[in-house]
Order: sequence, then C-alpha cells, then structure tokens
Amino acid sequence: MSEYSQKRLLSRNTFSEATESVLRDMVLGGSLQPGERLNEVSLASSLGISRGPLREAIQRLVSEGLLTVISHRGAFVRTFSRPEIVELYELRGALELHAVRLACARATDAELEDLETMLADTADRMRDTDPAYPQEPDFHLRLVLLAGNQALMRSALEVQRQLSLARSMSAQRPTRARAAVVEHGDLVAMLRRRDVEEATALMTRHLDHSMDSAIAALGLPGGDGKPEGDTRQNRSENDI
Amino acid sequence: MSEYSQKRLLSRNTFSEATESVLRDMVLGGSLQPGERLNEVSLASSLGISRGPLREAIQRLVSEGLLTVISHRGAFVRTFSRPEIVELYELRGALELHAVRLACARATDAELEDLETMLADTADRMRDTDPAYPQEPDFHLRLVLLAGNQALMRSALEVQRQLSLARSMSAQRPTRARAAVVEHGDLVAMLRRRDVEEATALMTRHLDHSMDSAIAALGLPGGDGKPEGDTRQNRSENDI
DNA sequence: TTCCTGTGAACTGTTGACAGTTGTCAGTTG
DNA sequence: CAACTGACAACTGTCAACAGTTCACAGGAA
Repeated sequence: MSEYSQKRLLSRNTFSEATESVLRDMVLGGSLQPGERLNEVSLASSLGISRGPLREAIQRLVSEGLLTVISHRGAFVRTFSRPEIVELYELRGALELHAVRLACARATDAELEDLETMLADTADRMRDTDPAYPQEPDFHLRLVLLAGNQALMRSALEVQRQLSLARSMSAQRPTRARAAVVEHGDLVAMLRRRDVEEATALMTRHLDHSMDSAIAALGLPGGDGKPEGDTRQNRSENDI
Repeated sequence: MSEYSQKRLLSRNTFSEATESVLRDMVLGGSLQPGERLNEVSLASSLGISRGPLREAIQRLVSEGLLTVISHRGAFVRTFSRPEIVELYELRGALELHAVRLACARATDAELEDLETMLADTADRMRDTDPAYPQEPDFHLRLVLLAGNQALMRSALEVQRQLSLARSMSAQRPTRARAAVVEHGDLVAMLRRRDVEEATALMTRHLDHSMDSAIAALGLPGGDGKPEGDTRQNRSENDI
C-alpha cells in the first residue's frame, strides 16, 4: 500500500487528470506534431473516454502553453515563431538567474554535492553512449529546485515544457550537449564557492549559448514561424 | 465594426471563455471569498449555463493559480499561506527585475514619458480623493509591457493576479500607496537615464517594501492561510 | 477559366441525464 | 455518554445526444 499511496499523492484517479498527463506526453513526445489538430471525437474514442474529460484536459494544456484553441475550429499543438522562442529564452533567463541567486544563498553543501554527482553521472553516460540531450533539462530544473521556491519551480517547469516543445520542431544537436555539461559543471563550482556574481554571469552566458544553439537548430526564417525543414508541418499557427 | 472587431480579438463568444472571465472577476473582486467552495450546479444555473462550460473555465483558473480542485470534493477559491506569498513576491521579483533590465534597453523615450504622465495622473487622483490602491498593479504591468516580451508579460500578469487574490485576504493600507507612487517615480527617472544598475536596485527595494507591507497587512499566522478578515474588495481590473 | 454561391458533411459547443463518491446524521452498541 | 455503523442526500465525474458553426466541394455565372 505504501508505493500505491505514493503514486496516489497526485490523485491520478480521474479521467480528466490522467488525460492531461497522457496528452502532454503525446505533445512533448512527438506523437502529436506541432501544428497538428486534435480531433476530439477520434482522440476521445482512442483514449476510451468521452469528450468531456478530454476537453477539460485540453483547457489545462492551453493554459500551460502547449496547445492553442481557436473557437469552433479546434485545438492545435502549439507552434513557435522565432521571436517567440527568443521571448521564452528571455523569460527562462529571468527565472533561472533568480534561481541561481536564491540557490547560492540557500542550497546546502550536501544538495550541491548531489547535483555534482548527478552531473558526473550524466557526463559518464554521455561518454559511453551518446544520446543527444541526456536529461539536459533535468539539471536546470534541479537547480531551480534548490532555490526553494515552489512558485518559481512551477513557472520554470512551464517554460521548460514550452521550450521542449519548440525544440522538438528542430533537429537535435549532440555537439551542444557536451559543451552544456561542461558549463553546468562550472556553474555548480561557482555555487559551491557561493560566488553569486560569477554564478549568474556563467548562467547568463550558458543560456545565451543554449538559445543560440536552439535558434540555429530550429533553422527558423527571419520573421514568423513557418517551419520549412524536414518535418512535415501541415498547419501554420495562428496569431495571438 | 472597427471597435467591435477590436473587442472580438479575444473572441469572447463561447460560454466557456466568457465564464472564465466572469469567474476570475468574481474571485478577484471578492464575491467569491478565499477558501469558499464553488457549487457547480448552483453556479452554473445562476450563470444561465450548464456545467460543461463552467467546468472548463474552472480548469483554466486552476492552471492560473486562482482556484484549487480536490477530486470528488470540488473547486475552492485558493488561499495563500505566508510562505506562499513570500514565494510569489520572489517570483515577481525575478520577473519584474528582468523586465526593468529589458525596458531600460528597449523602451523608447516616448513610452517612458507616457508612463510618467500616467504616474502624475495617479498622484493627482490620489491627492484629491484617496482610494487605497489606485490601479497600483497597473504601473507594474505597464512597465513589464515596455520590456517587449509577451511571454514575460503573461507570467507577470499571472503572478499579479495571484498576489491580488492574496491581498484580498487582507485589510487595505492606504499609507503604503503614497510611498509606492514616489518609488515608481524614482524608478521611471532611472529608466529615463538608462541607468540599469540603479533602476534594478530601486525595483528590488520597492518590491521589498511592497512585500513587507503586504505581509504585515495580511497579518497571517505562522503556517497556513486561513482567511480571517473579511474585506469586500470591490473591483479588480480585467484582462489586457 | 475564374470567381462566386449554396449545400452538406464533419466537427466543436452545449446540454441534460446517469453513475459513483463524499459527507452527514440518525440510530445503535459498547 | 462516546464511538461506531449504515443509509440518505448532495455533489462531482462521465457520458451520449442535440445544436450551431466551419470547411470543402460541386455547380453555375461572368
């Protein structure tokens, strides 16, 4: 019963909540492509539920920024234009720079040590096999966790998910991952020294590199977000 | 037709969307008290709709942080504990400090001048009548707007709404409002000089003062957020 | 040919009813 | 008197059907 109630802490016992999670995985996992339309009747029947709980789950994913709804036309997996991605990276910078400041003051040495070992494990796994981005976002989220602010954590998680979706519009760039791990290590080292100035400076540069890489990988044209790469993009997203 | 289509940009033409707006006003306006339970059948019938669109609106307000849903027990207006409010102010700091940095680099002199005149108007109106917080959040949101980042704007708006709800749990403190206007003026002055360092420092202090005032006004006990003062907060402004 | 128009299928928005859960309260037992 | 138990009422979760809108396509006019 212990691990059962553990799982039930999030009370995944209504169709609506379960569907939200399934839908999010489908969106972030790529089984629903950016721009693709969600057909309510077919999706509901394939999930074995009715349209009511499905629509409630859709509403929540709209608030999360993963879906877009146009009245009387349906729900679409969100697409991102180049300026929107730049905006998201700026927002991410606002959140994570503050997280660095807070973590520098609040994180215990033990917590930072845990982060270092996780980082070392990641580096090891990357050297053996070479997956493209082996849990890359996990480091940032764990760092934000050390800031000890749940509201900040929720916002950061939401931005990460949106950027993760935006990134799924692009090809992967494994070369960037290796540099990122090094930069993560430098950042943690500064945190251990409690050097706020240097830590925030490192994070700023790190996020700049990350954004440049993402933008380049996306291969988006100048103004609006028409994807023209290999991905079979069927829909263009709407306006705000 | 022009102003009609202007209004229709947000396409408030489905019950679900209209209900979301109405519910938000009820929560922020105080006609639904923090901690109060929302009875779906009575609320739906009083709004003249069925439970479907109402439930969809509730889901979105849950994502916004204004409501809480407990499975099989219902939706409740969110209450805030003291540490949650501190967290929200920290998050607000992260967002608005970054907004100050961006605005310092991007806002045009004309835009800053507009902000100054708005501020002067507010000061005038405060001297004549003395409302407690005359559009206090408006200044901050307009400032964030000058950062030219819609994602940042959305996050800041969401935090503002949650803090607005938290504040409705408290009595009002008109004395703080006057000091706030002065601090706003100082901040805009630094923005006009494009002095990022001083501007962010001012904003940091300003938010600290604001948080101290809010915490003191809330008079919350140590741990949880049981609302104990009943102030009927009249209006909160609506969306953009 | 090109553009306009109207018709119909497909889909979303909404509703009312049914099913399952929760909380209450009277009745009972120690 | 206190604690437990079981049934009832109220409410939420879910479903299937109806209503209104959108989109595509066939047919006709310029």
